[in-house]
Order: sequence, then structure tokens, then C-alpha cells
Amino acid sequence: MLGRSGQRDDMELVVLSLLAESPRYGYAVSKELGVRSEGRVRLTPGVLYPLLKELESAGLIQGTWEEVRADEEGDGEGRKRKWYRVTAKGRKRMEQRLAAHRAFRALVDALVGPDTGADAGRGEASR
Amino acid sequence: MLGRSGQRDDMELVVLSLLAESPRYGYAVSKELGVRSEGRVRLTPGVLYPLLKELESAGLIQGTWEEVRADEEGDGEGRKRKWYRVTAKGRKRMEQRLAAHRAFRALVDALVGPDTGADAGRGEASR
DNA sequence: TTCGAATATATCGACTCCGGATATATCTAT
DNA sequence: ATAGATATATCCGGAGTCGATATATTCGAA
Repeated sequence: MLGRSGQRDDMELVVLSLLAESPRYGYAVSKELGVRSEGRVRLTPGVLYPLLKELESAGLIQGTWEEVRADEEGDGEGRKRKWYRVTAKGRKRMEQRLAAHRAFRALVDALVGPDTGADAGRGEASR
Repeated sequence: MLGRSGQRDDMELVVLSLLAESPRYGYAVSKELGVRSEGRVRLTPGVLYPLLKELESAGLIQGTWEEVRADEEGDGEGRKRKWYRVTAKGRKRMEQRLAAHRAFRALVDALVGPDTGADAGRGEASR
């Protein structure tokens, strides 16, 4: 049908960047991404958690569970969050992804011209 | 294993851009992409032809066969090329992909800072 | 003139990934 | 109460990836 979104590597870059900035838990990553992209980039649960899991098992990020209890009362389990931080290996991966991203940017710029806010209509092709 | 490439939408943008620039046949698209990206972006047959086919059946590009004969001699079939040009619909799609690309660029810039040639080490996070 | 490399298009298929739907449980505000 | 947000996680049908493979023509070098 041609028209999804699907950019796993892009997501990897963006998630690693966010986590490099400061440790966060999954849901916060998802929300923050929504905010910073002004709603243009969405990271749904079905993509987010498998990605985090994979990043962790690849040693690129490291997760720690934290219990968040609302009231002081003793026993029952409270809500849990899993905080992730980027490892050194993860930073390296992030740099790689960033380099790839910049290379692609350069290619796009070479093809359609650098981003000039207004559309100054490029020439029509004839043949 | 984490580390492929796979970016169909990116390829779509890049192929549509090339064809918007001037009509080309598949092999030429592939070669030109290699050149302009300095070898960083490769579009192999297994990706190229299915993509072109899909773009055509979606009405984004339009292909025409052209026979290329080496010598003047009459009969035998010569080598054939299929030239593609972008349709109006294809241009629209290209603009959409471009907009998405620019949105993602903006997000990355917001996350890691705009592209400053040299790496001016960003601050470490603590927690 | 012959033989390998480049040109040119195309399909196959095993593998991977995507992402909407779904499930579960806690917390907050009305 | 209870609806909606928070928070994590899996499932699985459908889609995409890309190396390998197939076929045929043309060019250049030995």
C-alpha cells in the first residue's frame, strides 16, 4: 500500500540520544519524543518495548527497576518503572547512527538542494 | 543482531528525487545514487526493482521501454531500458517524504545539537 | 575471436521487522 | 466509583529486506 513509517534505525538513534541526555524510563522516552517532535514522531508500545529490550540485550543500554509508591503505607507493590541509561557501547552506536544520518542528509541536500524554508520551485525536467 | 540498514521510505524519497531531476532507467538510478553518496548509499537489484515496480503501480512514476541498439543492422532485439519519469502524484509524495525527513532532521538537531563539523563533546548525564 | 566484466532487468525466499491490538495493573482526578 | 492517564509488555499477520540467482546484451582487452 506504500505509506507506513517504519524507521527502526532512526528510532534507535533518537532513543539513544534521549537516553544519553539523561536516564529515562520507557514511557517517558515515548512522551518526550512526542513533545520534542511536536507530535510528528510517535513511538508506540509495540515498537518501544521490543526496541528497548533489544538495545538492552545488545548491551547498548542498561535498565534498572525502580518502585514508585504513592502513599507511605508499607506492603503492597507500587507502580514500577524501568530506568535506562546508555552504556559506552551505546554511545558508540549512537555516533554511528548519527554519522549515517548525516550522510543521508548530505545526499538529500545534494539531490533537492539544502533546506530553503520557502519552496522556490525547482526546475521541471523535460526529456 | 541489530545492525542492518533498511529504510524504504528514505529510498523512496531519494529515488523520487532523482527521477524528478530527470528521467532515468533503473540501473542509472542505482549508479547515480552510488556516485552522489560517495558509495555510502547502495541500491541493490533486489531492492531497486521491487521498489520501482511498486512506485509505478501506485502511479507515482511512469515507465516506458526504450530499445537501445548498438549497430544499425535491422532485426535482432537490442538491449532494453525502462525509463521512468515522476508523475504529479509522485511529486506530491516526494514532498511528503521530504517534509517527514526534515521533521526528523529537526528532531535530531534538537536532541544532539545542529551539525557542528567538529565534535564538541556534549555534557555527560549524571543521576 | 573469445571471454570476462559491465550493463540491464527481474524474481525468489528465508529471514527480520513493524505496529495495531491486546493484556494487565497502578495511579489520579472527578 | 470510574474513566483516563500512567506504565510495561507480548502477540502475530502482514510487509519489507537483500543476498542469491537467472537471463541476455554489449564492451573492451588479450
